[in-house]
Amino acid sequence: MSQPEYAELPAVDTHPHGNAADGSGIDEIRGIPDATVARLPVYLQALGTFAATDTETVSSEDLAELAGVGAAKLRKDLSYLGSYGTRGVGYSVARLVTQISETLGLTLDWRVVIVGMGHLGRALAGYSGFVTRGFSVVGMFDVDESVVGRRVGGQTVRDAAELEAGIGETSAQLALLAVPADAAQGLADRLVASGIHGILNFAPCVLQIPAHVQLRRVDLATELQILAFHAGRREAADLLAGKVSS
Amino acid sequence: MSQPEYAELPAVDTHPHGNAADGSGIDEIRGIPDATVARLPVYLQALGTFAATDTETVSSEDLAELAGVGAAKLRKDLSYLGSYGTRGVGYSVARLVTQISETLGLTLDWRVVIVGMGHLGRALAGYSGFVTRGFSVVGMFDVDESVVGRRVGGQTVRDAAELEAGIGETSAQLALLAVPADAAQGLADRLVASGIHGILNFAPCVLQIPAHVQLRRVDLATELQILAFHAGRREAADLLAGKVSS
DNA sequence: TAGTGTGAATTGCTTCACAGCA
DNA sequence: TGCTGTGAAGCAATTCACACTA
Repeated sequence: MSQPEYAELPAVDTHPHGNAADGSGIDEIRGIPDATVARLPVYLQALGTFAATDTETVSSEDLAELAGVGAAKLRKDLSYLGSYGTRGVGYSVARLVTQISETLGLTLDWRVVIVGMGHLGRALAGYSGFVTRGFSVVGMFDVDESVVGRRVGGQTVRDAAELEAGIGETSAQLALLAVPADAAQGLADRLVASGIHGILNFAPCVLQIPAHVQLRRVDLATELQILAFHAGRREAADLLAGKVSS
Repeated sequence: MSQPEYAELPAVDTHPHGNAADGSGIDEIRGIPDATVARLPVYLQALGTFAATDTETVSSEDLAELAGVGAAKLRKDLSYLGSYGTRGVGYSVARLVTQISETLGLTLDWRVVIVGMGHLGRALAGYSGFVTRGFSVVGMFDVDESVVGRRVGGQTVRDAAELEAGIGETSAQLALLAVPADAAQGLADRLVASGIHGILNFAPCVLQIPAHVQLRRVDLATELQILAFHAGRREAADLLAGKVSS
């Protein structure tokens, strides 16, 4: 399949050596269920809305509504982080933000490199959600001569040949891999060899990576196919319910 | 199970009014578990690799390895589509591709519009994985004067004011929403009013959408946060195991 | 003999319902 | 009184193990 550049993301996920956390080892040091971890960022986002309107406390009911989950599920999720709600009142918005951020490790400074500066790579570079969450882009790489040397978002795109050097200099921990599928595995190997801790793979392929390196897939085609499946079911149901055309 | 049309899901995900299917109604018409549906696109991808090397049959073991899942899980997944493997031999690559494609509804022609032509929108427009999977981009929209009228991938970007008209003309069923968070809900409402069947939301916010419209979230910040969480756990474990610095 | 297909066991997630506290 | 926190119940998904067959 294709080559291009990019795509998307997940959610549900499964573990397919890509997303999802399987129950592999260390994740259980403190037992926060994977499904819960996957929802924490959403809660954080919803909390941002409340914070913006200077709301000081929220009930599980209200927060859950905004996050699109059930109230009971939200409470259970929060209870895993050692909850700090007040009975009869609700949760302190500020406190929850702190709590979730710390749990996710967002209070650390994460250094990220972007590999592949096509449209997707540039979209990622310009993504503002980064900075506000403790992620900073410390390097951008591409193989294309016409892209190397350009300034993007205040930084210069470097030649992919300097990848190892760049990661070494900056001690980057995470990498966003936004290159064509046929180049992905090779670059992933180099990232791993350079000591990267986690890779977010946007290329439409499955990477083989040692278990000690975290890997997540974000693939547009996959998401679109899943969406189409569900939309298709609906379409079929409509047909049946509406006019019974054979 | 015969023919295919669509199917289902349930469970793994979360529902965060975004991804994942909750057990809402129709999805259960034919019982393919959600978790399975989410993996089918990955199998399809892996099968492409085998097809490229003219391999005619694969064992669950080999296919599972390439897809990054366990062999038993793969076999169970395939059994939901009414499997066509041959004991002692394996699965026919060509047959499996057909089977999965039909189940996902990829043999239909899906018409897709892209709303928001920033870097991300353009990356999506250039994504080749589309065409090969039965998706065709039938419209591209933006509010920005400087972008409207430009040609991207053989088509002209239209003014977002013409969104309803564009969807009407083309009978588009799916939409890729790649706009800033503060514009997302408004556009989503218009998409729904125009009769769209499913929305893939790339904006970093949670949309409120009627249940009859399918919705999936693809959020970079969320993925990166989840990745950081797992990478962070590993980092902590390394510290403990390695040098016991306090 | 090699490898599928699947009941049964297991694990993990979600939902319920309510005790307990501010 | 209102809302959190959580055991327990209910489900869904994963894994196991093996009967079965090409």
